[in-house]
Amino acid sequence: MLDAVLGELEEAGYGGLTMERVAERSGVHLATLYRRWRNAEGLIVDVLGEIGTREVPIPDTGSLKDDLRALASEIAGLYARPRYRALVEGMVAAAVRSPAAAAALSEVFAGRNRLAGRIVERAAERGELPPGTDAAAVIAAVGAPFYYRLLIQRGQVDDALAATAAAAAHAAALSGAFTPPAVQDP
Amino acid sequence: MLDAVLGELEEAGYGGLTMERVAERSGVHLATLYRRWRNAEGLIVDVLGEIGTREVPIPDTGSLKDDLRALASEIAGLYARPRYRALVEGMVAAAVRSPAAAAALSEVFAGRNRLAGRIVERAAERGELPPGTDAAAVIAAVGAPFYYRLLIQRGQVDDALAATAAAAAHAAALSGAFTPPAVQDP
DNA sequence: TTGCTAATGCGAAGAGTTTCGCATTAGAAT
DNA sequence: ATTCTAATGCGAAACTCTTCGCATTAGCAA
Repeated sequence: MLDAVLGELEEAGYGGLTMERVAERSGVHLATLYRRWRNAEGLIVDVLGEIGTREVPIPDTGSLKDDLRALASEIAGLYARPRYRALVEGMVAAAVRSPAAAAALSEVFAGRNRLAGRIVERAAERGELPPGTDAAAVIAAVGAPFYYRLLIQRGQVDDALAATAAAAAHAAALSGAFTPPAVQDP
Repeated sequence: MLDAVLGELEEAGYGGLTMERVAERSGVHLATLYRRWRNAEGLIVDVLGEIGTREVPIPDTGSLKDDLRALASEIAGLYARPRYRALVEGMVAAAVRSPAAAAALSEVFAGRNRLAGRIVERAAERGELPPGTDAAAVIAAVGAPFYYRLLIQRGQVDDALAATAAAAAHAAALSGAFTPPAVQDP
């Protein structure tokens, strides 16, 4: 079933993702789809859960700059593929319609960013970064330009974007832009 | 009609935006809506065209850092309002379904970014930036974190995000992250 | 094998949506 | 004022999507 949803997303996009076509393609009866997943957003939530929890390699080159560059290249490689571009578009559109999809989406990304945050933590341990740097914020800064390009500018994701995103996040992190004011009560 | 769409978006979100409710609220007959706008995406395209071409102030404080900060605050102020948050969610979801909406969305943002690019150009004229800095890329870098927060992380946009986004874009610009390799043929 | 439960297939009914033909109205040109 | 054109209102029809009741099958335990 997951393959059917991904395939339909890739071929027809989220707009063309109808329960009927998924039923046909997957060989599962239409009524069963409705019973088990309720609607198209439910399908997306499950696909997201499946894809989103797959292991992905976290770069560890020994330098923050290269790690971020490698991470950005991974992301760029992913979204250069129509299948994953369609998936992320579908996920975001589903999130706008369904709170469940929204929760699934944010959780998947939070989990991914937490893992990738190791990159930043390692750099902090090496003393490459200002103390107190927010690891998740750095990783988010690497990712954000891709989703801006995909969803807002609606353009292609390419390696130039990856280079810019990584370099920008790196420079910003070094400058202390991701070091919160640290208003802490004792 | 535009008000009706905005109101419905705000109250029910893109998922709850039905032609029937827009017809009721606007007093325009259902059949007329279909004739003039074809579908919900068509409505969104028109709302986008209306809202997206309104004049917005471009900061000019005399310092790039402050200009970017002011720009980020404007954006944060905008998306703190449920109405505009719902609008941007609806626009993005519509863009995923309809190429026309996608084109309208990217054009509106390109236009806005071109205008805001003046901030960067002025800074370049003042010698605040490395030569060859891509103005549009700097502005995009300011905006990207907001859409990441709105659409992916699905969290609130607040002033802390604005501060981070502006500082990060500023540091990245100074570092030359937005200065393309300039592979030019003579 | 037999009996049990849960899940699925199937077709039809129900809801909701989009489109259509026709009558009416609004606005512009004469 | 009159005529013409284009746009709108209206209700019904056509269409699509979703749900329902019932029959069948799959998986499992005795």
